[in-house]
Amino acid sequence: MNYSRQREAIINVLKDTKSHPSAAWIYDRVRIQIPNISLGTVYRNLAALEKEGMIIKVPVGDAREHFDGDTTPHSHFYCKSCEAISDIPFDPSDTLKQAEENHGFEVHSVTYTFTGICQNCLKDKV
Amino acid sequence: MNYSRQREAIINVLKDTKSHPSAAWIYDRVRIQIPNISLGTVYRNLAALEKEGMIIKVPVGDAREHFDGDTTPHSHFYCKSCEAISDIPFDPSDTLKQAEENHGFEVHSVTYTFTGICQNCLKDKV
DNA sequence: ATAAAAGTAGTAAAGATTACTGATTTTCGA
DNA sequence: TCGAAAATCAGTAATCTTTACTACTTTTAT
Repeated sequence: MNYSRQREAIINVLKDTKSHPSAAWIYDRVRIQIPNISLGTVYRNLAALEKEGMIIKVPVGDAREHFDGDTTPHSHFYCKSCEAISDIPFDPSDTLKQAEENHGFEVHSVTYTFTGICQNCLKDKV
Repeated sequence: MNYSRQREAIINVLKDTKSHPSAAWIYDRVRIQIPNISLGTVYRNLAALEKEGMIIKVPVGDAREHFDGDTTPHSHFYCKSCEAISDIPFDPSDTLKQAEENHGFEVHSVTYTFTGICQNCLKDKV
């Protein structure tokens, strides 16, 4: 992966926020530094960075992609009302009740999503 | 919530598949029974059903909403290659390695997403 | 220095979701 | 059973999000 000023700026914006932003939000921020950056460039780099494991996607089910520059193990809370995404400590044994008590949220559901390559696709790769 | 033939058909389509479909897929299926159903009706009812807890959303981070008629506790595996979503038994203590061994997937990541209402929004509700 | 490879801006197109309006259906009490 | 209020709908348009494409620029390694 060659260096690019644009990608550098995108990484920095992501590392500097805890808001788990969408591509559009990142675009707006990066434009402060690079006014003529293209939205397509933002999307292309986010995809590339995610592929390289330098950033992660945060699946919240709101029909939009959200990204996180923090790749250390942690979980997320998505507020249905204000749509904010907060970090919460990674704790696989957290039940709904525990999460509510620990963080003051009203937790309606927890979902565990595994991502990777399925058996069929692994087979086809040969 | 009043009864409607359209909502009934949507629920049935969802209960009859394990594919965790998008709204467009559900729309295509329901049209077999109700040819002039509107896509907006599908979206409206999916949102209403989710709000009532009769179906759940499956967050996989692909910028599309996926739905599941099975509300019993279980987890999901999302294949980056073919985009299929599979059920896997709900097991909060599953590590990447365990999931790979148990199901034959190549697991790249696991995410834990809590959904509900945050402290701020709870406060505003008063 | 220079040429191949990688990356970009700008624009267009496609895909997914929401909003709106007048008509239809459901519900429930008279 | 009837009729009116509330809920829901079909159809369409608009908006939001993401991807695709092309000619130009930057990076990299010789």
